[in-house]
Amino acid sequence: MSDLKNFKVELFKALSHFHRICIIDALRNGEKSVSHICEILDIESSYASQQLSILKNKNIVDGRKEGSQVFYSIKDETILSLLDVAHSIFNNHITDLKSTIKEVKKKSKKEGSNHYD
Amino acid sequence: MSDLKNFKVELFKALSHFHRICIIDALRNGEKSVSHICEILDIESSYASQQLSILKNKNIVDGRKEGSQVFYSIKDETILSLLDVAHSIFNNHITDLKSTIKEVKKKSKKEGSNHYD
DNA sequence: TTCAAATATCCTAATATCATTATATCAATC
DNA sequence: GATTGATATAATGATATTAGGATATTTGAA
Repeated sequence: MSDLKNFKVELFKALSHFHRICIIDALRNGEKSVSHICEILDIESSYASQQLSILKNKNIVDGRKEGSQVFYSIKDETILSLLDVAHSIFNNHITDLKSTIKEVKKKSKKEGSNHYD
Repeated sequence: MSDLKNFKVELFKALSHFHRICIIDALRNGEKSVSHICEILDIESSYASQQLSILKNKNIVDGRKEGSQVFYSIKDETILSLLDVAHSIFNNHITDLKSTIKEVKKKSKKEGSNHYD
């Protein structure tokens, strides 16, 4: 189905933004007010609002109004495992890079030994 | 670390594109040539090449040259679980929607009964 | 060596996204 | 009801992405 693919596109689009990832991470251990999020991320409230509304439209976060404040929280915790899987992909890359470097070093050592033969 | 977050941004950016998701799905059960991918997705080869090079730069796919053809494959299968998690988030939304509809129907039935009281 | 097929790169106009500033709404307090 | 603090929306210029066409490169075959 193409609906599912378009959903994925929109979901990944929502996640492909530095501050939006920061916001989601900030909400990992419970809800936070907009001003608190601003404080943590060192961003303007209008900008935070903007990003939060994008996350809300994509059903990633939820807003609870309490007086003049709005407390945001993760709506579906499964989102967090998306970030966690991305983290493990990052780790895979790192180990790949490390073994590549090892290979290169091995090769250059071999070639180095008979460089002046 | 901010490097990790930037990596995630780039990774999700690579995935937030309809045809790139299609390509990854097409490679689920093994490598495929560019022309084969074009055939499956009904896209131009220059366009496919473009998207494949984006996926390659992000280390999502790998190209193996054989004669005049290039066979692409998934480099780190963990990418697939990213798509699978997205799928389950999609399913969660659907069930959420369904129960919301049920709620609304229940409410309108109740209110409907004393609409002319 | 010429030709055709497969793939890649370059270029471009349309569109989308980003982050900032200004303005608006809303709720609590004086 | 005027003021202030918290949040949201609108408007904007700068920048990035998209998808298509034109062109280039590479390879195998004639």
